[in-house]
Amino acid sequence: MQTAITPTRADNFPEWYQQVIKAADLAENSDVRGCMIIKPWGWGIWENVQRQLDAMFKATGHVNAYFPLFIPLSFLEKEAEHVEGFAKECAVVTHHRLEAKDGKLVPAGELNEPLVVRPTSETIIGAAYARWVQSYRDLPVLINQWANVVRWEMRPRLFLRTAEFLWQEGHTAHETMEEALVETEKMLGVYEKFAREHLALPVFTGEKSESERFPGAVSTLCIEAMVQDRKAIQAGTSHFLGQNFSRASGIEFATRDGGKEFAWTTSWGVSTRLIGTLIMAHSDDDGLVLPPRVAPSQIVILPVLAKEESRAAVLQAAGELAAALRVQSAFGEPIRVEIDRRDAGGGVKNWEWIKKGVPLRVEIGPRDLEKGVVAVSRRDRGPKEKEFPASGDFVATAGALLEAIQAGLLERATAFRDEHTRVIETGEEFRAFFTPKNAAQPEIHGGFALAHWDGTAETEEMIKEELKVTIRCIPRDANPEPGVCPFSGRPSARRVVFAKSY
RNA sequence: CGGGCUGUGGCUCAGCUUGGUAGAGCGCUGCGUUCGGGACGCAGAGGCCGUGGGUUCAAAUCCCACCAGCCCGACCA
Repeated sequence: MQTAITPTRADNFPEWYQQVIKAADLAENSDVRGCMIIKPWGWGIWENVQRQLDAMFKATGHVNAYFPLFIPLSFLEKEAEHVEGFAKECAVVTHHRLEAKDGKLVPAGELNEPLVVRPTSETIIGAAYARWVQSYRDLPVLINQWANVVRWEMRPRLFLRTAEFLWQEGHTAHETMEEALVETEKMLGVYEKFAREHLALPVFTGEKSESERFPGAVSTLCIEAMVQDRKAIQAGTSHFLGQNFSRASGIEFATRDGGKEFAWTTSWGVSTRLIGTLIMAHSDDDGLVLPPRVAPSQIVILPVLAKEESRAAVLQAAGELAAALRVQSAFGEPIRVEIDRRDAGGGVKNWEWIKKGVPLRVEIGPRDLEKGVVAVSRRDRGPKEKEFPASGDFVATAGALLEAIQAGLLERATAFRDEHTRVIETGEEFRAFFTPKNAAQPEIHGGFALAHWDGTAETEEMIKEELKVTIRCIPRDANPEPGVCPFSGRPSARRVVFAKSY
């Protein structure tokens, strides 16, 4: 059977991913290595992610602000582990002027202190908080910013790992450790909920091991999703920073009893990587599949313009249908509808929208007009499947239909994840699970392994060396099951989630 | 930053081994036939063959240097 995307997922997963992005017109590589151009359809997804997440941040008491792109080099030096973590991938601005020389522009006007393009903003925000926070009465500070950051990556991949990417970073400062811990958990909860309810992604939540922790954090919580090649992808992180950064930046306040204490801070973020995760989790061999909640357009109307004599009537009916749908709602928002009036072949247009992943396609032609019906195709079904509800019925149920598609995607992704999540007891089982059965096409294999771990960095490192498998997260069950580490034979407090990862 | 490969119309690539007038498919433009399913015919536009140097009567083709990109490693949201 011919598929819209070649190669298929099974044939070559990484190449399939690139082709889906291209076919859906989401983004492309730019003239600057590692930096992508996000095209309107891809940007539309990000806008929805932003708007919906932002509402959740506001609902949990946060406000937005904006901090500079440039960070003085000296700021980055303040937190030792932080420096070590990010120094290798920083873009540095050293000049502030260009001069023409032999027909070329050369940098001139060297800066006294080089500026680092933010890889993250803990240090510069910390410096501001140090000024803003004088008393316990000034706490908590609950600020988020939507921004771009730069991490000079050697091997970029669209959305998953780009030198410049877009994200939000929340930075909070609290009076007590407990309060900061609650905040860290709360935002992890927001991410988990957003992933599940908006992106239809079931995620594991837990804590990172020391080796995977954010540089400078006391602990890092994360959400980990599984995509269709069964690899794990870190989709969001929430860090408890203790007093590390407040000490480095001097965020000190007068306590209730007249003493002095450093504030307890957190930071948390999700990035455009969510879009890459979304693509790899839901899409199929005919292209992108979008959860309705974040689809830029949820319904596309495709007027059948084949015959000149019916053209005007069909276009008018399409316009009326769109207007009727736009006053309906799905997920508590007005339904997003667009009409594709282009005078191209019906098949071509239809396939374009399949590849773009629009949840519902509605064809309306002269025969439908006579019968008062519309031809509805769902992206989560086969490309040729159509239903013919009465136009009015479709309008009335469209919101519910979108919600059902959203629920179906979550169900499908959850079933997939569960199918490829295994409780593993022995080292042999573990190795078998993570060894490709087909060495020629090793992309798709394995999954999540729930196995015991002795808690040492040595064991973790050994597994990473041998199998390229890492601990994705340490779940925080209320009643962890103790056991024996299959790699070292030492006791283990709990099972952890192992997987190959992006 | 190591190891391998590749730079030729907008895109994907052939041509290079054996030097001799720049090619194909897709896309694009126009006209026509189609069109409730990823259509077809005809006509057309579009290229200092990555950059610089060398060899030669003659270089996309051979040689040298440089630049850029891709893949595989190390690193990472």
